[in-house]
Formats: sequence, structure tokens, C-alpha cells
Amino acid sequence: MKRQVTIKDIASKLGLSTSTVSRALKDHPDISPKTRTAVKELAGLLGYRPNRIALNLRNNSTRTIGLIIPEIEHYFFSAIINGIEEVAYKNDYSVMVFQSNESYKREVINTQAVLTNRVDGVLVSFSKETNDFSHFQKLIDNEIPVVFFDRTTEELPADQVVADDYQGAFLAVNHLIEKGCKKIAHFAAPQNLQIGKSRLSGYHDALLKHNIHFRHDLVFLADTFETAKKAAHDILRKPEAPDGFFAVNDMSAIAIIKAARELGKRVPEDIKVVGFENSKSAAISEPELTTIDQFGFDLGREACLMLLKRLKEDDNSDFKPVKKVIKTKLVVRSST
Amino acid sequence: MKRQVTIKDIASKLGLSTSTVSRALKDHPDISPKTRTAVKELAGLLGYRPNRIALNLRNNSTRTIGLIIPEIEHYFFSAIINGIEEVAYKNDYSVMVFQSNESYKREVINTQAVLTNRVDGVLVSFSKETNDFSHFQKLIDNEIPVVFFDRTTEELPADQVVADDYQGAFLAVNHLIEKGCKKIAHFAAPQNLQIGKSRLSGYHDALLKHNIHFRHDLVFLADTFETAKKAAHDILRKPEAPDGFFAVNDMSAIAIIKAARELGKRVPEDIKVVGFENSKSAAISEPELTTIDQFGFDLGREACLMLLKRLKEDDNSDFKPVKKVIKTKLVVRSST
DNA sequence: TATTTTATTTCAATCGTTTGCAATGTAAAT
DNA sequence: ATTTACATTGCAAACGATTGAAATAAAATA
Repeated sequence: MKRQVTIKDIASKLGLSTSTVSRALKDHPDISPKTRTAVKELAGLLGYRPNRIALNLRNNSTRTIGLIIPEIEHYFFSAIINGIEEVAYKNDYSVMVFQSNESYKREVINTQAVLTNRVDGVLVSFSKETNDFSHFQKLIDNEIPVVFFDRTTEELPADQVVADDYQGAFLAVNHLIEKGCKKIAHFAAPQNLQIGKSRLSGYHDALLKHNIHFRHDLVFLADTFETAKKAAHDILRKPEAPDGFFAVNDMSAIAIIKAARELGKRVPEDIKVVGFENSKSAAISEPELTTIDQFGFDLGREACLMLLKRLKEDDNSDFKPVKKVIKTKLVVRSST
Repeated sequence: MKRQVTIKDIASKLGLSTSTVSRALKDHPDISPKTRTAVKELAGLLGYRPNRIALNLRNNSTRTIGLIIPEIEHYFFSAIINGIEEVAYKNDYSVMVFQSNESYKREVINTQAVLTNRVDGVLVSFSKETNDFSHFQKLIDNEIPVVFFDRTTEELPADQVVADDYQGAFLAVNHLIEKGCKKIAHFAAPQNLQIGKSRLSGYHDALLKHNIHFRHDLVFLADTFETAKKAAHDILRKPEAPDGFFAVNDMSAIAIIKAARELGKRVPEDIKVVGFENSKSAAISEPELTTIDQFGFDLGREACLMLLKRLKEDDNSDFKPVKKVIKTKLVVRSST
């Protein structure tokens, strides 16, 4: 690696001390106009750039945010990263990305990586496998601000940003009922995830509102394309199959539509389907998918803003976790 | 921020010098077994973690890779990031992500950010707007290894990893011809991008092979869903509309299918469509899209491996840029 | 016992920048 | 001409860890 131009180089070339150069570069009033311009000129000429690493060491801060996320290759998460990066960029922060790949073990390693990299703060959406949160507690113990988004927990004293999952689910199921569905199934996420619970309870309460009996045997654990396709096949083959489906995400919903078509059922005539996410794929599927917009970009933005706010606070002795809820929206398309 | 435990704390608590502690922690043979175990024990007790920032400064290296990418919210790029992060993770590197959002201006700023953050190397796929590469040249001038992927240029002395765009395009168009298409249109990417050129020439040569005359008026600049949808609408309404379409990416291809359906044309009976990417959406569209698999994950892996290899080299006086081409594959589905 | 060898440990510089305080120089005030 | 004030600049320590060279201690040899 080529040696970068340092403040020392400028100093010696000008016969000055490093302190003077340092002050000149940042317009310290003590420095005479002559030396200031001379320093700045030479700095420009040599292409001097302050060494961030040295500053990091001195200031004990890296202006870097760590992001721990299940998988990037998922529209919702990439939308969130987009929002995060946008805010970070505007505030002159950089983002380090760590994928857990839905693995608890890897997530623990990620938290360590985030620590060794001495990031200023961390944004987390944890893996489906995660039930123990002590690795995140360790971050908090190190006084590194943590903001959870989407996949969050109440067990830790940390800020949260989530979509209004309950409201979204309620809207979705309410919509199905209004469209005439009598028997509505729910393809749910694992119940260790708060989003799994909230969406299930939104489903539950929407049924309740319309005096439809909640049935445990209409709730299925199926939150990926593959599992949902398989489950939908089984369910739709039965005589008394549901006429409405509320899936915990778009991929599962699309899998249901695919399965229905394969079995010769028409969507939305025979069965109606609502997803959750409003991904690109939702607008592409045939018929186009009615879904709940989760506003991933905004969620990312808010999470990052919240973290930056924490980073500005100097005193966190009276820390009170804040929970921000992003309203969701029903997007009606032709699958209902 | 809580002060972290340092080597100094351990030293003073044990009545030793920092040098001894440092050596003890890394099993230096000079250190006596007694002190070594004592140091290690206390280090474990206090939860000592070496300060990476201090090491960064000393070693003038951050074990960090900068990634400059047009947009994360695009399946192909997120697949690439996934591959990159995988390799980086395994080699104990971290990845900093910078989006250009297809903006030249922002891309220039990104290269500056990458410099100030003192990353060890950079992976780049440049924006559609980029025609001038001097900002990347600046990275190279600073002796920061740069590897370009997907969107690359021959103008700079840097490694490249690309999909075999020519071959992919050739396969796609050849397939359309074999399926009986007589008049094949191409929805192309901007021609300042190498991928735009290569895919066009693959299209051109496949026609040539089958003695089909290449017609300029069958090539359209349309590489997004919106532009493609609009173009397809216009084209398909004409009397002598094409019976085959080769689109530069899946989104454009899906837009063509959507437009065709809206105009009452059947796919694949009336027109056949091939995309490029093999995104999640390709498997979801109706009919499912025949496409070229670009192996984004592998492309990301290879690009990162290539960069890491460069980082290991100490002497780059006889630098010879390497270009790695990832073979593509035709994935036949029901749109042809 | 004196001297050499060997095993441990410490000193001090280094990485690049910042900053409180001391030191220098110069011009104004006495 | 001497003191005072003020404007500039330099010194040195600090951030945390590493490392060549010097220093000390202990053990081995003569």
C-alpha cells in the first residue's frame, strides 16, 4: 500500500509543527492567515486526506453502523437496507452489513464481529432461530446502542421499529371477509417471532369482529415459498377447503396461488389470497397479489434515524426504550 | 461510551508492562508460563478484546472491503452481495456497502467515502450514468485494489468478473429461434454498459447463425419494468409485431408478458419471451419466465475471492488485470 | 567467586491526529 | 526604554497496540 500523505509531510515541507498544520486545516483562529492558506494550498496539492483510522482511535468512534440481518436476498430486507443506507449516507455514516442467514450461531458471531469492528451502533433484525438474546445483551452491556427492527423482542432494553403487524393482519383478514370469504386460513410465521404472534392475533381479532369462530386447525406454520406450496396443496385438496388465505408474507401467498392454479382452482373466484409485504413479486404474480404494504424503506429509515438519535445522546443513565410503529396499508389487487 | 478494557488495565493490575501483556496474549516464547497464564486469566476475567481501531492504525489496514453498487433493492445485486458477504465472512473481512442509486454523482462521493474509510479493497459495479472513470482511477492511484463486477470497463487496469453476457444472449436468442420465432425483438440496456453491448452482440450473432437479418428497428432501449411495459405496448399493437422477445433482464421480460396479456396476446402461443437474470420473479410470473441464469451469488463470490487474492499480494509492480467470466445457463420455463 | 549464558521483562518509538499548555515573537502601551 | 498584551507557533501527551533493542534477573559455567 502506498503511504498516504499525512499531516507530518505537510508540516515538514513547510517547516511547521504538526499542531500548526492540524489547526490551520480546521480554521483555528490562532493560526495566521498566511500559514493557513499555505497549509491548505499544499494540502490540496498533495491530495491530503485526514486518516480516519487515526481519528477513530482518538475519538473512540468509527462513524460506522453495524447491520445484522437475516438475509439480504429478500425484497423486504433489501428495501430496509436501502432506507438505512440512505439515512446513514446523509449523516456521513457508513454501514457494515452482516448476514445471519437465519442461523442463531452465525448471528452470535455477527455480534462479536460488530464488537471487534467497534461500530458506533447496531441495527438488528434477528434470525428465526433466535430465542436467546444474551448476545445482544452483551452489546448493550458494552454501551453500544442497539435498535431492533421488524424482528424484535420486548425482553431487552432497546429501541424498536416495527410495522403495525397487528393492524396489517387485521386489515387483510377484514378485507377477505368483506369480499365474502367464510373460511379463512392463515399461513403463519414461527411464534417465537413477535411478527408471527402479532399477525396471528390480527387474524384472530378480525375473525372475532365478524363473529367467525377462530379455528386452530386453520393456522399453518408456512412462511417460505416451499413450505407454503406444500401446505397449500394438501389443504386445497381436501373437501372442505378454505375459500380465503391470509399469508404472513408475499412469497407464501404467491405459493398458495401457484398451488391453487395447479389444482385447477381459480383465484379470486374460488379462493382469495392476501399476502404481507408488498414486494416486487406481488405486482408480478398472476393474478396480481392483494397485500399489506410494510413500507420497508421507511422502516429502515426510521430505524436508522432512531439509532443516530441515540448516538447523539451523551448521557444514557435514564434510558427509556422507545418503540416506533409504522402503519401498514392494504393494497388491493386482483387476487381478492 | 463505556471505556473498554485495554492492555494497559491488565498490565497495571498485574504490575507488568504493556509489552509483556501484549506478548503473553499472543504466546510469545519469551514470556514465562506463569505470567502468560496470569495475563490470559485476567484478560478473560475482564473480558478484554483487542481494540481493532488501534490495530488498524498500526497495521494500516482495516480488514474491510468497500462495495459500491447501483441498488440493493434488485434481486441480482442482492444475490451478489450475498456471495460477497459469504466470502468476506469466511475470511474475517467486513463489508461496507455504498449505494450509487444509479447516480454518477453519488458514485463519485461513494469512492471518496471508501477512501476516507480506508477500506483495504473495493468491489464496484458502476451506475448506468457512468461514462467517466477517473474517480475509480483515483482509487487505483491510491493503490487500493479494485475489482469490477457485472458492470465493468476495459478502460481501467483492474480485475473484472462478469457473466458471459454474450453467450447468455446467444443462448437465449438461439432458443427463441429454435422454438420457431421468426421476428425477434431485443430490449436492450444502455450501450455505454459493457453488458448492454455484449448482450446485443450475442443477440446479433445468434440471428446471423440462423441467417436472420439483423434489424436496428427491432432493438429498443428498455431495461426497467416501466420503460419495457410502455415499449412493449407500442410494439405489440403494430400489425407486424415480433413473435419473440429477448429482454436484457427479467423485469423487462415480465413487463413484456404483462403487456402482451393486457393486449390479449397469449404467451407462449402468440409471442415468446426470454429474460436474463433468473430472479425470484422469473419463477413467479405467469407463465413462468424462460431466462438466463446469471449466477449472481457465484459472481459475488468470485469477485470477492479475486479481491482477497489481490490483497494478499505484497508486490503489485507487475500488475496484470485478470478477467473472469462466469458461464451462464438457459433456464427453460413456460414463456417459450 | 567471577563471568558468561540464558530467560524474562521493560523501554521507547511507532502508527496519524488532536489539544492543553508553554514558549516565542512582535507590536502596542507605558 | 521597559513593560504589557496579544498573536502565533511548538511541545508533549494521549488514543491502544506492537516490536526491536536494551536492561534486568536468574541460572550455568569456569
